[in-house]
Amino acid sequence: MLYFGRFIKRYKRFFVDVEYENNIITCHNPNTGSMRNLLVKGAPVCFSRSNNTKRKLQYTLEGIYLDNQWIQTNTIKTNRIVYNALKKGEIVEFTNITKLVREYSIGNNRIDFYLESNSQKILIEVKSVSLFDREYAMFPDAKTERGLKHLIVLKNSIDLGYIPYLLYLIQSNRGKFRCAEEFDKRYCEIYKELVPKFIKPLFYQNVFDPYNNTNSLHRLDILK
DNA sequence: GAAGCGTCCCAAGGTGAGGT
DNA sequence: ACCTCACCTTGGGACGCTTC
Repeated sequence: MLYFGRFIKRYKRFFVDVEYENNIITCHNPNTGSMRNLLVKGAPVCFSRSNNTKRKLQYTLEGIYLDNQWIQTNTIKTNRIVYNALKKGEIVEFTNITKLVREYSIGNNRIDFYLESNSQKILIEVKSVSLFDREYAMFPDAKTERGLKHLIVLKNSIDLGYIPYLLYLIQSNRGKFRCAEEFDKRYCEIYKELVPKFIKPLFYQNVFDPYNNTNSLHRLDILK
């Protein structure tokens, strides 16, 4: 079950203040991104409540309502959604999965998923795409050293016998995608150099329904 | 002393690894 | 099975150093 309130502010990276029934409550915000364009004061938000007594914060921010759509902000959930979709065969690019590992270590780095499918060794790094304008879903939403490192690791994994994929989980209802040069020019240069020539991109839209607390993934055909 | 810049560290929670 | 610990993430504050 989710609760509904209004966004007030984000601070110290993990904290979000939310107005709920004339009170201000502090939620944990499991999102390491900048959340640029999402943090609009007064915007409707939804959050969950945990019974885990070890937690300092009882509540967790799950999504924000912007531009007539719910954007799922909980990136731990989004990785779990992809994991479940892989297990159920909903990511149509990967069938006959015989092995599936989360947080796969390769050298000193971690990639979200490693799987074996049709005798192929596949790496998948998931990126949650919450930035958008009138037309495009965009990534990244801030300068991302880690994202750049992931591109290099994925490219280098080819020499080790892996087939690398980038799965962009688009949180908005935009049907187009572009690399946001205005936020990280270097990342986009490397992106254009490696994708799709070396790293295969996949685009799936995540439709989040907080009233029933459900998700559904829809494959998007995006050439760019 | 003030201003600007760079570096370091901490915040919370999920996860895997390793120990018992 | 259960527990503990390390790791990972980014924003922002604290702090030290340099320059004016």
